[in-house]
Parts: sequence; C-alpha cells; structure tokens
Amino acid sequence: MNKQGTLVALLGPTASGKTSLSLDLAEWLQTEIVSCDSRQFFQELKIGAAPPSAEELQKIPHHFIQHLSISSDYNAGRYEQDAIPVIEDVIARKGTAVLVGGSGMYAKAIFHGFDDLPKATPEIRDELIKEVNENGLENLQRELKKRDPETYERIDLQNPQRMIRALEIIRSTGRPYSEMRKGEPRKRTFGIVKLGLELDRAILYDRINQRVDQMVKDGLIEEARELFPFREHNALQTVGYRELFDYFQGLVSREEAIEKIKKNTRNFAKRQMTWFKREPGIQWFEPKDREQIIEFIAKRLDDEN
RNA sequence: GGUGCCUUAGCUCAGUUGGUAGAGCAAUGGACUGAAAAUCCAUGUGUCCCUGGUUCGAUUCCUGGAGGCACCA
Repeated sequence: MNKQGTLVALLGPTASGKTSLSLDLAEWLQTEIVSCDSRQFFQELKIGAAPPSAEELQKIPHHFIQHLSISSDYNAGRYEQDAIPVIEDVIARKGTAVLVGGSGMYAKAIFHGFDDLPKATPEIRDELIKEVNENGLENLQRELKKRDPETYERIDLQNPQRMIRALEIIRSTGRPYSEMRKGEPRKRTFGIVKLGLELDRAILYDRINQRVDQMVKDGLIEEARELFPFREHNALQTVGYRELFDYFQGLVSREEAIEKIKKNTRNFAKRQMTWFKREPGIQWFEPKDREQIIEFIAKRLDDEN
C-alpha cells in the first residue's frame, strides 16, 4: 500500500451525533478535524447548519468550518482541490486526520475524486437556466442527444440541474461531456477508514424533530430573518432557511414553516443515507457504541502498519 | 338517560345504486462527477370499529354492541 497515514472518515445523517463523536476521535487520535459538511462551511449559518460550538472548535483544530461567506460560490470540485492538501498536511503532521460530515457528494470527492473538467463560464449557465425557465427541458434534451448521445443515455433527462451541467460543459468546450468524464478513482497518498453512524429511523426522526425545536429556541428564526435579503444565494438553498423565508413572505404560518423544516430535514436525512449505503467499505455503528468504534479504528490502524 | 350524526391508509377525509376501495398530506425506495441541506425519478401501505342477519356475495342494507362528537335533559 505504501500509504503515508490514515484518514478516519465519519459519515452519518444529520442529527446522528457525528460532531460529538468526531471530537472524541480527534482527541483520542491526537489529531485535527476536517469538515465534510457543505453547509457548515458558511460563517453566517451559525444555528441552522449546527456547526461545532466555539468551545468545541477551541478544543480541537477544525478545517473547513465557517471559512466561507454565503456570498461565495463553492462546489464539490473545489472542495476536493482545497481539502486534499489540507488532509495531507494534517496527516503529515499527526499521522491521521478525522473527516466528518454528511454531504455525500463531498465525501465522494475525497474518497473517489472527480475528473478534471474545464470550468464553465457563469454566462453559459445563466443562459441555460434562462432557456429552461422559458422553454422547458425539451430543447436541451434534443441538443444533448445530438451533441453527446452517450451522456444523453446516461443522465436523468428530467433533471434540469443535470441537463444544464452537461450542456454547460459541452457548450463551453465544444466537445462531448462523456469524452472528458473518465471516472477513474484518484490515487490518494493516505489510507481511508470509513465509519458510518446508523440509528433506528424512528429514533433519528425524533432527534431531528427535537433538534429543530432547539434551533428555534436558540434563535434560528432571527438568524434567518437577518439572512433574508440574501435568500437567492446558493448557500441559503438550505433546509431551515428556505422554509422560514416562505414564512417571512407570508406564504406559510410560523408553525407550518417549523413543521416543514422538520419534514424536509427528515427527507434530507433519508437522501443522505442513500449516498452512504452506496459507498463501499463503510463499517456501520450506532452512535452509542464508542468503545467498539475506537476498537475498530485501532485495529484498522494496526493493519495498515 | 334521550335524540341525531360519525367510525375507511400513519393523519384528514372521499367512495362503493351490494362485486373487498382512493385522494391530499405524511411515509418509503432510488439516482446523482463542480448548485448536492440542491435537483430529479419511482412507490399505495387497509380486519373499510366489532357482532349477528339478509344475500351467490356485505366495507356498503338490517339487528345488537363499543368508541367519539353535538344537542336535549
């Protein structure tokens, strides 16, 4: 293998107890935490994204927590480019690093890596969005079928974001997307141990509901109200904020908005699990089984040496 | 205590002129290589309150019972 060290990756749906466990793991391993949570990146989302507390951040060094503003455009590809060097640096200094988060595609970016694709210009994307809004997807489907039959067969033609993504690559390069998409896993300099947190669905949903109530008590509504002017930013296309923006606009009552946050968070947790179930090599644990988790990691670290 | 109405999916309810049933919401499964807490696709889960009767056949009609609501006492 000849790996330089090990990344201990902790995955799990929202409200499964990742943050608390990650702190224990980082303390035990005497190392640092790299976040893999696409919403905890944003410094303005202090309540709704449930980032670690100030005390927790002080106790263990964290990377990619609240380092971006909601006005910045970010994506999983940039995360891969940014996070891999940081992970390598932590591992070089500490021997291990802890990756923790619930963003399936961002985790995939670390585990598997993305192909290098040319950057598409924002103008092309805006143009495509406009076309979809005005004429629907049919024209884009026709264009994709003609210019890249392979991608046309592969992707979900009903999904506007997929269609726009494929065509922005094709239009900006003049070449088929499929030609550039090799799908070869990136070679990493470190080994990876993947841990998943799994809870009985009813218990997880109960925790989600309670946590939303707690967020409201902690001032989620006030936080969202301050961010309301920026609601068009991608970072605010986020459960817990969108529903409140509807409330501020008089579309739903306060109570309805809170119920919708709970429901959408439950649905989100389910989609997260769909990602993780597909990811190969995850060892699953219940959050309470800390001793077993630590035992498992210790054994795996032994095996790698 | 009396009278009337109600009881069907997890919830709110529709419906079957008698041939074992369907909407909304909730829920479930899935896709996903640069928007991903986004976006998209698929899926109906049921002692039709219980009991006896009529009937070839009852969730539907009739008897009795249970529970709920309203009004009257």
